[in-house]
Amino acid sequence: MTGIAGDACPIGPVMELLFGRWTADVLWVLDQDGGRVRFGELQRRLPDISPKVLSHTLRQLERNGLVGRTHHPGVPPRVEYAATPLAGTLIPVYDALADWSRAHGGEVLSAQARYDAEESA
Amino acid sequence: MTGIAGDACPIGPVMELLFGRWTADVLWVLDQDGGRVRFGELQRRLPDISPKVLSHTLRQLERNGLVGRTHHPGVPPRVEYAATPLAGTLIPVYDALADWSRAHGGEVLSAQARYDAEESA
DNA sequence: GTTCGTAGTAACCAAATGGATAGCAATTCG
DNA sequence: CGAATTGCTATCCATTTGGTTACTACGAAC
Repeated sequence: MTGIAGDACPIGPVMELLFGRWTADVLWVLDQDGGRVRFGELQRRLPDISPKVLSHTLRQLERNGLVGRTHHPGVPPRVEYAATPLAGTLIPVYDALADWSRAHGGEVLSAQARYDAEESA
Repeated sequence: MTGIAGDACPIGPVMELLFGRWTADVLWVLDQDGGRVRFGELQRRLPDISPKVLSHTLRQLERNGLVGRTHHPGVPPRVEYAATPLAGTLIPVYDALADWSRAHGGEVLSAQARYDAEESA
């Protein structure tokens, strides 16, 4: 989501934050837990994410100021992640998304069914 | 955005609707215009989109019930696209996204700058 | 000495996404 | 005859994204 149709479509910046395959999921877990969560714990809670993708997602979120990372040196290593206050401000956005899903998700599904039926006909 | 962390994160369905490289842009143009817009007109208003991607995006939107397509047969062909009422219901969602961008976009940018500065240091 | 646990990274691969270019169908206009 | 118009599709290629597996460092515990 970069440039927009002449006059600016004002949602560009958010899109890049919210949309990776796992971005919302990680934020969701972090938010649900509230406190600090370790890497391994995140892996356990998101069983289908690979370590590579998890660490990549976390670094993105960290760069965008949405999660904080605390590294306690020692052996074995220990790193904790937590949602920042800035991440908290996204709640209305997620709410709007969730509300819409609840209210209109069914219409989308039936539109798809209709379309697919016509296609195969 | 498919499965979610054990308990369901409720924004899955929307994500797939709103996030293609051009999805929001097309919807934006269609909404701004209000009326029916022809394929070529869309191309003109979105100078950087290729015809392949535009037609793909439109078919997606049509399948999801967010745009209607009217084909007037004849030569040369004539096809008009218009946002559906369902697309109108997305307005609060886009508003939430835009509001957040306006309110917190700057914080993200400075978080990024901070992060990048530390990285290169 | 071997194994365990932690938080990753490295190397490599597969699929999806996006983009550039060319062309077609069919009629009208010069 | 040849060009122009319109809404695409076909082909091919580049980039991005996601995924899998293996591996490391380092001390502690067995």
